[in-house]
Amino acid sequence: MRLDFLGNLRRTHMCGELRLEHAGQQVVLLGWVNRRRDLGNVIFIDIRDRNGMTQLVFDKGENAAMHEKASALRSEYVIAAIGKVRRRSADTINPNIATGEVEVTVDELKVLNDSKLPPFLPSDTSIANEEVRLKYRYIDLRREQMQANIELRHNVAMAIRQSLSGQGFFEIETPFMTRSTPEGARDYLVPSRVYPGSFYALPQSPQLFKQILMISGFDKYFQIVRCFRDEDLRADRQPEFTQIDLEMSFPQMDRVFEVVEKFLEAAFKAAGIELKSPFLRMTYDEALRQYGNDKPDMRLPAMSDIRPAFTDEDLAELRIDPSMEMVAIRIPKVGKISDREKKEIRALSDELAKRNGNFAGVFYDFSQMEKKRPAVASKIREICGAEPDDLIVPVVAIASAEGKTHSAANKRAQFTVAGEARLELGRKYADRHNAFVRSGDAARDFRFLWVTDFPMFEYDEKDQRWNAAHHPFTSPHDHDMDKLESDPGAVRALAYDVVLNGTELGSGSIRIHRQDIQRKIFHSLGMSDEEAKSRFGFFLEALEYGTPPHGGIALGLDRIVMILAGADSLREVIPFPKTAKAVDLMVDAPTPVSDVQLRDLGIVVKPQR
RNA sequence: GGGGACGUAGUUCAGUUGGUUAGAACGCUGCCCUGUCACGGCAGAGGCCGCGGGUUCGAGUCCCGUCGUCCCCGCCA
Repeated sequence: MRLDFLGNLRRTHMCGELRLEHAGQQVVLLGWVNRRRDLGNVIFIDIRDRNGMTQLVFDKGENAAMHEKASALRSEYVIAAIGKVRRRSADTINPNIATGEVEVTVDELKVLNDSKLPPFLPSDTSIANEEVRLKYRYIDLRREQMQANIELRHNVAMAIRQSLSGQGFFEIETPFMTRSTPEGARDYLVPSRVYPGSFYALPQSPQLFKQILMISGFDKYFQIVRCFRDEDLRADRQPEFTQIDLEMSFPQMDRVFEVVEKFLEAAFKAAGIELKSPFLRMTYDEALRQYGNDKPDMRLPAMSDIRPAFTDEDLAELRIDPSMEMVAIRIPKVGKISDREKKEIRALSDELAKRNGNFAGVFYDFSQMEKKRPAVASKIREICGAEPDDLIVPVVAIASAEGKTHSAANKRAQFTVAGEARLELGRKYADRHNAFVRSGDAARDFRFLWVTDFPMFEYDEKDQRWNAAHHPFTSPHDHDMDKLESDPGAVRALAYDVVLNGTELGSGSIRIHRQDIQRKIFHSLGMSDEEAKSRFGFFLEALEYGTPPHGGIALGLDRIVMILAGADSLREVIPFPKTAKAVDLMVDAPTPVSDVQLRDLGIVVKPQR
């Protein structure tokens, strides 16, 4: 096949643009052959670009030469069609496409490029498996759905940029090659050639740089920025991902919330969704108590405290430990539960109890309770606001002979188990109860929530020490400062998460701006002055030079777009994502490198194979 | 690191209790067709059943290992 050059040919319209009003006009369309329908003496070609599709007509009776040329076209050839827009006769209108009222009769066809037959076609109705899609990502990205997702991503990012810029934020770049601060996630390391044995690290977040930008007097900073974490992947976790990172000087928490609500409103508006602000708020303790979870899905019913349903005699006879929490999970509209499912629910109880260590709670078989203790059962139904078809699972603790289950940690574990059970059961019965059904109203119901007052520290049982729950630059509550030494577990932080329908979208805090407090925190974390200095010396020093009170937040752009696109995986909204084993199937990375490269870097590697 | 699901034609899948020549749809190639739009009709090509080993007279099917993809737990301050 002879290929044509573009020459000085200029596109007049995109392929999805033509309407009735264009009838009679001479147009130039440039794009790909989406489908061809060869009827013998007439050939229809759908020409496609990112904007849509137009039907081209090649009629042998009208233009034999062009018809001949068109008969050689195949899927994904790149063509230029010069022709006239024609109104379709009433019986040939295609209401399924935007350009369905017109077609283009082609006077001149240029084949700008041919194409090997791809392993799958963008126009295929069934979607190829992900391994194939990722290897031939450039084909996959031609699919209408992927084009829409990437466009949505662009629109959302632009709306956020505009909103933040309008709110007085500067977009400022921070380095990708920076310093390793081993804590939290593993760093991706970049070896230095100039200093053999030394490494840069790719940032897990621009945390310290953005704080230093506040010290530098920039007042309000943001960046839509790539971050890197060398940890195992999930459907909603990629090793490189994009954050909307921002920091501001002199804010209270509420000011940060206002800024975020404003740009999220703009972002969702770009996707055609009106949000209600301000968002709901809930403290960490409340969230745990009501949902057993620090990122509750507000579309779901909260758990209920069912203690009032029991008399003391009930508790004694049922051997329920009254010092523990008593809550019930309600999953709406599940309907009848089979014996097998009851067994599965009990098994889930055991599994979750095991996962949460020493917790001694159980799921009570509610149907049995309804038989044996109808008064208690109906009281529980009442407390939960249960409808007849709802599944109720009471979570209580059975009094043990040793009576060992009363610690605060165990109570917390009990809420957690109940919360996890609620999620698992919700997933399990998703096709039956309506709250999780994607196609239902729930899929377009966006319930934002601010979770506040996170604990400052978490105790690490394994290492027998306190860790920063958020990060060590988070400011404790003013009035909890005196508990830093005496009762670290009770110290609340000025830290907050923004949560959407059970997904954590972002996390931030008011930071420590005083060097004396920062030192205290490092002490509480069991870090000596020397150690703090060697790891964060540059930052501690910066804090000493007139640091304004400041705070900020970072939100996952990929997750926001994923939710807006109604996708199940980040890979659907990231153009070139990695597999669950962190491999890029298209470029085949990572790869071994040459000995010469390694020698230059002063690295000796033992071959693995 | 652990658990689970999957791997058969270019693609999506079926393949019974282990039994003759491994099927379908879409795609592809050729022919026919002037109003299709997921065009239609006829004919055809296309398979290391992921890979390696084992059990068996006989393996796509059973067993072991291995590789890959996906999901979950751990991990992700």
